[in-house]
Formats: sequence, C-alpha cells, structure tokens
Amino acid sequence: MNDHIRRNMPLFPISIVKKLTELSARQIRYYEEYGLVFPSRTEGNQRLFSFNDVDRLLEIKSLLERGVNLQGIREIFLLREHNTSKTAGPPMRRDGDLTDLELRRHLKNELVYTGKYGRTSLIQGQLSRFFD
DNA sequence: TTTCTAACA
DNA sequence: TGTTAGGA
Repeated sequence: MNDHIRRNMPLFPISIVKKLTELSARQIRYYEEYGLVFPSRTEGNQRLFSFNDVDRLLEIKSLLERGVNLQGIREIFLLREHNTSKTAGPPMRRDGDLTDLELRRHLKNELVYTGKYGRTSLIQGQLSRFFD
C-alpha cells in the first residue's frame, strides 16, 4: 500500500475535520460545493474525508488568510494538477511549496489580467502589495 | 447524537 | 458565513 492510496483513504467525518482545520462545517461543505475538495460518502450519505482532503482544506484556509479568494484558490489548485500529474518521478512537491515562486507569478498575472479587463480581482486587499 | 440539504428575521 | 428547520 503506497502513500497515494494511504493519503486518499476516506477516514474522518466532518466533526474530526472541523477540529483538525478549525473551519466551520458550513465552510467545509461550502468548499466542497465549490469544488475545492471532494470527500467520499458513506452509505448514509455522510462525508468521509481523506488525509489529502484535510490537507487541502488547511491550504485553503491558509490561502484565504493570505487574501486569496475561492476563485483564486480554485485556479491555483487547477494549475497544480496540471503540473503535478506529469511529475510522476521523485521530485514530487507537496504542500504549499509550489506556491511561493509559481504562485507569485500566477497571482501577478491575475493582477495584470484583471487590471486589463476590469474584472473582479482574484486578489483581495493587501496581497497586491507583494507584487509592486 | 451526528450529519445532511436547503434556505434566510 | 451563521443559523435553523426537518429528515435520515
């Protein structure tokens, strides 16, 4: 049994995830509805989160605190999936280490993009200061 | 008792 | 996001 299956094994109910992440059940369910996490379900339709799900939720929480909104987080996750799946080799980066360098480039582009087309910015408040 | 969905004084 | 109703 490798790490992958281990990290994705459905283990804890929302009550445990609440404690682990310090997020409200409302938030956890909302983030799922938004497509940021996809916990499996029990026969009784109750959510069962994997270690990976908890990890993602912690990252979501962290990014939200840094001023990134849900749409931004969604894109960050999409970007990671696009270049994490190709890395089947040894240097598989975990956690939020993708972030620093690539996240900065991405966020900066978002600022430029939103500035050009006047759409709702993906970045809120002070975060934009990191890119002057 | 815990969790689920849906909806909003 | 919080909170609550009503059911499983």
